Amino acid sequence: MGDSSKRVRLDQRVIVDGVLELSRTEPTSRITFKRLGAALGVDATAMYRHFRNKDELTRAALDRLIGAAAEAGREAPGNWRSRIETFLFRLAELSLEHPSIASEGAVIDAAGIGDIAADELILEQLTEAGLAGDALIRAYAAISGFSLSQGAALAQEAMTVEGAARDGSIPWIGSYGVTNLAEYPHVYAHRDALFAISGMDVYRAGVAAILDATERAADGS
Amino acid sequence: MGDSSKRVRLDQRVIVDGVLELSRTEPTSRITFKRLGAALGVDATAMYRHFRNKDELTRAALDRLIGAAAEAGREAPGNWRSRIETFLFRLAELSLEHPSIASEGAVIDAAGIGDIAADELILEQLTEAGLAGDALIRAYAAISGFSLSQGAALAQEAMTVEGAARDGSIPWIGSYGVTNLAEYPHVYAHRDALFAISGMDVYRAGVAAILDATERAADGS
DNA sequence: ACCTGAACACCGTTCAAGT
DNA sequence: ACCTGAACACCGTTCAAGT
Repeated sequence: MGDSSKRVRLDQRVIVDGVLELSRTEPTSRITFKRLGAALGVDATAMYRHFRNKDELTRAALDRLIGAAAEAGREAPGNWRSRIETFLFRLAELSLEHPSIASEGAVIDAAGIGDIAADELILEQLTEAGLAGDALIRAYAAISGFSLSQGAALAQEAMTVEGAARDGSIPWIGSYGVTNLAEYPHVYAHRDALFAISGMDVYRAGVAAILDATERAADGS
Repeated sequence: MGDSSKRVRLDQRVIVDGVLELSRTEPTSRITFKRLGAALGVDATAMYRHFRNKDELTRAALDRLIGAAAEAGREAPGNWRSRIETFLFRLAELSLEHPSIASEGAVIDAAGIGDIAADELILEQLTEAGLAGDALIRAYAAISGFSLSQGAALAQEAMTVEGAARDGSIPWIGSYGVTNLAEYPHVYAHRDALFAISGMDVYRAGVAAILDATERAADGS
């Protein structure tokens, strides 16, 4: 009473909004109930009335990101490939925007409606590409696995590195330490090119490889 | 004095041995300094004389796994593709054998000699495949990114799920909850095939996609 | 019905003290 | 030189108490 705190009536949506806001404004610090509670003007333990535990809360937040990326993919112009590309790159953007959430991505298997929407998008677009049966399921698996794990990897980098570049421009290989590279001639020969690789370059290379393979499978079917 | 504890003289190698042993025998519990100290017959804080912090210790342990997988790849018979395949699948096996270490994989950028050995193997085999220049670097990026992030994802599953299947046979999609799938016709149509996908299926699909794309790039060069 | 706040069982990490 | 153990600042989570 009296103070104009940010206290609002809590529900799952408001809490997930808060988590996403927190992960955006404080990208390098872990999400804790204490910080989340402070941001929402509520006690740290108030969340337990709405989520069973922190894992469920993290799942719900991640599900929102995946759902948003799926929506962007669905609305993208062009053919099936450009729609799946848009989904994957929007997910990368959102992962870099909310690193402390997205970095937990590898943990989670599909559960919420965002995940289902993403699965629907991928299956729909692959069907449009002409895939069916086992080949469709394999292509789905490759793309789905990529999106969860590689988005998480990108986010982990953004969270770990100080100064947190939000564009994925963090070097993939920081250094090879003091190791004498004489025993590793190929690494030595390409060391400049290797140091120039960014996390987003790795992501891009993965997307291109998986969609090239998918396109080839579709053409051959 | 007097008790036959497992106390040994500590050094980095002994500690990493202990971490790997612990992550193998207790796959579902997190690595803590207390548990590690108990296993080594030493106080929980004794590790700080040998590693700056827990992150460095985790890095060193993961580096060992990657190095072992690289060695397996190097010794594999066949052509460049089967050697890279062996590396990736051996890494998957080791990730499932040491889930609590491998699940941290996405965090880490190359630093130790295991990482360098893996980079050397990949570059060497891709060169043998006929790749050079930008195409070589792109193929390296796709494979390297895959190995770190997807191995971590596989391990996360194995750690989370009770009864911890060590063969990657955990379902990729646990369930779609209570959601009405009527709005998601493609998901609904393929629901049985989707539920049948295991974590290792996803890994296999990713390996096949990336190496298919690499082979195609090599043939076209 | 919903939120608070004390309490509990952990964590990683630091540092003075032991040997 | 290396390890111990107390101490600190956190965590997630539970639960009785408030309103």
